[in-house]
Amino acid sequence: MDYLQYLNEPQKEAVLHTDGPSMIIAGAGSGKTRVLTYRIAHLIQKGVDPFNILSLTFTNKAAREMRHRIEKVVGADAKNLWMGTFHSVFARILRSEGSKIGYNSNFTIYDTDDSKTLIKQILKELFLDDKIYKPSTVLNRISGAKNRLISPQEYLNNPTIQSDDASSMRPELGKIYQAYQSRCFKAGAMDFDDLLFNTNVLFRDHPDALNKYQDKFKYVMVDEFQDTNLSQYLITKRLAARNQNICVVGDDAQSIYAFRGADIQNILNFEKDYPDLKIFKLEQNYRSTQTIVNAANSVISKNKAQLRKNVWTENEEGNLVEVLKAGTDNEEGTLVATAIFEDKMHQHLKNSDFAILYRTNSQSRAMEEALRRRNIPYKVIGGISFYQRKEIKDLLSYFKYAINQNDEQALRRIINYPKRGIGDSTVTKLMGFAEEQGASLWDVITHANSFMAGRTVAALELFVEQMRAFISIAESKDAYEAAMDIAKASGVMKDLYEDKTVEGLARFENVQELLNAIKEFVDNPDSPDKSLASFLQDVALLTDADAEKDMDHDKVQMMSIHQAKGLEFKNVYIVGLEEDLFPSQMMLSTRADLEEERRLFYVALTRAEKKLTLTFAETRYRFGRLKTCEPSRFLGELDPKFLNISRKTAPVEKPKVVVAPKVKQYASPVGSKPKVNYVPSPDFKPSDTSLLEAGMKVEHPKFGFGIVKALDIKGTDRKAIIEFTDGEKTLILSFAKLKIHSSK
DNA sequence: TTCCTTAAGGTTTTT
DNA sequence: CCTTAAGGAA
Repeated sequence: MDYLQYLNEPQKEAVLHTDGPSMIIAGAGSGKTRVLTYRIAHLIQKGVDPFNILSLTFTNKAAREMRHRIEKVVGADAKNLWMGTFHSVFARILRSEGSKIGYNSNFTIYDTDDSKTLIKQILKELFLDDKIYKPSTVLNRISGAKNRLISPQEYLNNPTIQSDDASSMRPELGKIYQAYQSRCFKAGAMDFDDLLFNTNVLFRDHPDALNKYQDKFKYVMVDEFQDTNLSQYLITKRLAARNQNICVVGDDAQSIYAFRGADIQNILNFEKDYPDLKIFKLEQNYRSTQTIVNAANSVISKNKAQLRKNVWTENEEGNLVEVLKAGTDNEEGTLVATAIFEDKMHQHLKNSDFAILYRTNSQSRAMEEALRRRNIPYKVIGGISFYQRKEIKDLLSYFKYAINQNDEQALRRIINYPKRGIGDSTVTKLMGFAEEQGASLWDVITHANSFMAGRTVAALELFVEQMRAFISIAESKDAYEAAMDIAKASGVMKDLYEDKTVEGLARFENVQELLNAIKEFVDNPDSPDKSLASFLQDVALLTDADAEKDMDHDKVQMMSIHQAKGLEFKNVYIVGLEEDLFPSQMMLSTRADLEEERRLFYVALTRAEKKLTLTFAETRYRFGRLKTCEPSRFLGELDPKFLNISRKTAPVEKPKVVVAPKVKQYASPVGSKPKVNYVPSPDFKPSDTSLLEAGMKVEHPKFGFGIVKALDIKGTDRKAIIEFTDGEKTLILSFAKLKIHSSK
């Protein structure tokens, strides 16, 4: 048991306490993953069959990594562990047990987009205004109900809920929920929340199934317990009810998913539900410098709702936290890119030692541009995930429909893509007919000739014939061959290939990449079932973070703070620290919301090992309009003794011509102004312009060399009139980046 | 039915 | 600024 020597006292106790309920409160950077890993390894070495261990993690990637680490300690046995997210683990169980609650094993998983589209359709059918019933709001409400295990029936019968909806002027929400749920069921589809809801239903109504899994999972572990919702909590509680060997790990200070139904209450309830609970506290931080740990503590102490905990470290004191101010969001990018460039030189760091974290994904753009200008390789994680792209969803919809002909959303995507003369009005007609007849859409379109005539019928018959072919291909061939055949025969490949725009090219490449992924799946000896159906099973649950192929390639990592949870980097840049952005203006209404934002800030701060830099901009483009910004209140909540507030403004950008990746450079259009024949010096640095005088020779990064004609110091802004090679310009000196080359 | 133009509205965060 | 919805003409 040599691994025990790598653990401190509380860590060791947590690892050794294997039987009976336990809760590990793990502060940021306190070696939580290490404890979880060794705990599982320890169980296996004690003789527990890996087959009897279930470990629920927050991402599939985290599960994979942990499995590898366990493998290093216990060897190939680790293969048999059940590890994954709640969603992926219980989707797997529902695929084999779903028939008990009315689903077959090929059920479709609807992602958020599918759900919203379906809600839009329902709103139209119920003649409801989508301005009042915004699809995202409706989905949130439905999701919230499901996470609290409230069925449509219970929703409609609950007077509190009904009066809430009435007073928010949305009395029909229950009806929408009911319609939505019945449509999902008819389509043989579950949304994300259904995977958990239906698992609860399965375990509640089918004791035989519950028994089976209670027996199987003798040891249950839950990571990131602070981010579980009621539905997830009840699943784990049910599973562990017989053996009581349940271990949850979490940190209330890092709870950042309340918007998704996560409830810190679960931690408190846990103590009540398990009176003989053993609690372990991991408080020593091994990740960050003292300055970073203490700065983070100074912020989180502002929260009222929290468990007492004292995170400390024996690490070096480290540098102060840098705070940088930029004039604009673009300047902020330049500032960060320059700082990364310099850190890299001085501290001999790799690109992958750096992370840029932001509140909203849209902030990545300014950062990307600045890094590109500096030729710093970067990788943006998150945002629009690969599997959510239109072209990918379109092709996947062909696959899904070939597997499940009840999948209404898939059918609607593909029935007229590529264009085949089956327009909206036809689809509406078909839907109405299906409704009237109580038949499925597939039934209706396969018998189109019995109630329609003309060109449309011919188009429908052609479509049906093709789909029948796809259905049999999907059954007989392996996933890759089937995918290839369908992609070609459907006309999707051709349609994308003919689009020669830059975006069209990218779309075509994405489809190629999807096909490559399917090829990999087929070639992987670990996938026992090589059918298309098997490939599709958990594709909806994959995220970009899971598919991280080039995580180890040397690139600066950029992601939202939510995505950064659980990760660590030597140098961290948190950008956009402005009121209304971080904290988000959406989160200012209640104290609880603001505290969640503060925890989010805490999570961001504690990602850093060595150096932490915070930046904000005075103005920022939002909706295409320039908006002025206030520095975030969170900056003021950091104890100033840990800060180094620099008055540095952004250095001048070199207007170097950089070829953006994958974007072709086109010749300038005929008739455009000839560019100034000027190449900026590589070491361009703006001079102090307070000494500027008429007659001086200056250099400007854009306009090139010029002679100062006159100075205008009358107004509040000092201006200079300068003669450049392509004409005279009046520049405001507080903005202009000028390098003085000669005094006269 | 399709395609083109114009208008409006939208940014949290994720399984 | 961006994307998506809607309206109108061929």
